Amino acid sequence: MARKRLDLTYIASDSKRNATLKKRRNGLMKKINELTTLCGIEACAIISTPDDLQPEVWPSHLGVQRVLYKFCRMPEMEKGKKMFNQENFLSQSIMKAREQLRKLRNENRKKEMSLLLFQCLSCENSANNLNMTNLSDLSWMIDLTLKEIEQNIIKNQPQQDALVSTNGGEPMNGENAPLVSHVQGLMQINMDAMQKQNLAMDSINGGGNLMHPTREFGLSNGMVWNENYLH
Amino acid sequence: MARKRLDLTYIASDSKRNATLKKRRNGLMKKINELTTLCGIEACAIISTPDDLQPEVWPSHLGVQRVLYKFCRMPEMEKGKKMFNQENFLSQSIMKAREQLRKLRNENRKKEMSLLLFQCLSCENSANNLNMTNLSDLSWMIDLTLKEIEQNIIKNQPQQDALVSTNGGEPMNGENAPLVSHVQGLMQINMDAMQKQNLAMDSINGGGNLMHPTREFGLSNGMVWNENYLH
DNA sequence: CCGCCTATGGTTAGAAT
DNA sequence: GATTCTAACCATAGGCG
Repeated sequence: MARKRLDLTYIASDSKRNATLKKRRNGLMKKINELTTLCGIEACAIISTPDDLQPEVWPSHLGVQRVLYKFCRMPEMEKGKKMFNQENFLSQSIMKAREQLRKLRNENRKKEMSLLLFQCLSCENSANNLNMTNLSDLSWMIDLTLKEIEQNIIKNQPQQDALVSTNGGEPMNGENAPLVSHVQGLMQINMDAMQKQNLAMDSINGGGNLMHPTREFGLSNGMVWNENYLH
Repeated sequence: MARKRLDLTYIASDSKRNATLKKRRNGLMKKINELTTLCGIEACAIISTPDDLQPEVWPSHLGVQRVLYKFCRMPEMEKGKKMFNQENFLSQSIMKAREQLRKLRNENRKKEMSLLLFQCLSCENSANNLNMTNLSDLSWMIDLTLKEIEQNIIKNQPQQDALVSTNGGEPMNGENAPLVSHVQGLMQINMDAMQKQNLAMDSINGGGNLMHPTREFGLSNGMVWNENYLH
């Protein structure tokens, strides 16, 4: 977990794997101790090492018997009801990651459309070569932007006219230039968002490839998507 | 674990405790998943929440049965042999902390003696009011310092005389002034070391007060110790 | 192999919404 | 209460002795 992003795969080297096992086992025990102390609950962990002699590990010896006892009479009455097992944990993680991915794509799409919009406005691009999806999103973006600008103007000039004057000779001061700052904000593509998107996709595609690994999520990072993420 | 050093005690507030439980339980599951993946071992954890419905948690469902099976036939053959349970974990932690504490006290004692030495040398203090322990350590410190200085001089002036000249008019250059830098180093009391010492003492005295809580370790942070830590 | 160190990534308490 | 954000703390991989 240091000097590099951890890649969640089996460590081939024996010595490294054992070192990691030892460190992480200690870390885990510490965490369990903290959890039981902080939250006043019972918990146990069993870690089965292949070259044992310290074959199992737990936070407590008698404690585990209680926990195990409670656990063993569980399946009959709750029978996989809301059991928070690995499967549930993983699908929950995946759902979260998907949701985050959707949001980030949406965000990126907005940025792209803003960029496109201002390219068009500054005559660097004509709208001729845009397909229907892009045109539709562009139109949506324009509406959204206009609405935001209006709201900003109303909020920042409550004492003056609520209508937009077409700059009738009066010089703008810093407070009364919401348009400028808005445009400045929109003009930046959010690289951060793109990185986050990649992370989210990693955490879906990587981590053991437990679900449909590539077909569904392996989209390119290019700027054109096949669907309309905005609506 | 944020914005404050964690104090390892039961969280009184219900909402906070539950929030912490949820977050940490997730963190724990993640860690166990990582451990099993990275090290290719089997492990399970069971966390028993009071207001259950998600009464237990594990990394896997069938996996636990295997681990439990292996565990259940263990006591007879290994019978608490090298079982790495909570008790062993804690006493190991305590031993580590003690060892660290000893080292840090030692280090601090050195610094103190250095300071004292140079106070004496600069006539800010006379050796009259020192007890036997301090005098003994001071003497030891002087020997040590002289030895280090000699070694530094020999190392840094291999081409010149190996003996210490008493500054016969030749101005020292930066390279040939080991004495100066040595003295500068010694003159600083290492506040960092004192803080670390406090941390180590916390980790022994706190954390549930499982061992002799105060009598043995609860020394003051003052500059005089009852025993001779140097030898 | 074992322990120490440190840069860095990961975790999370508290706050904001 | 749930979700998100973020500063700060913690865990740990890799390097060194």
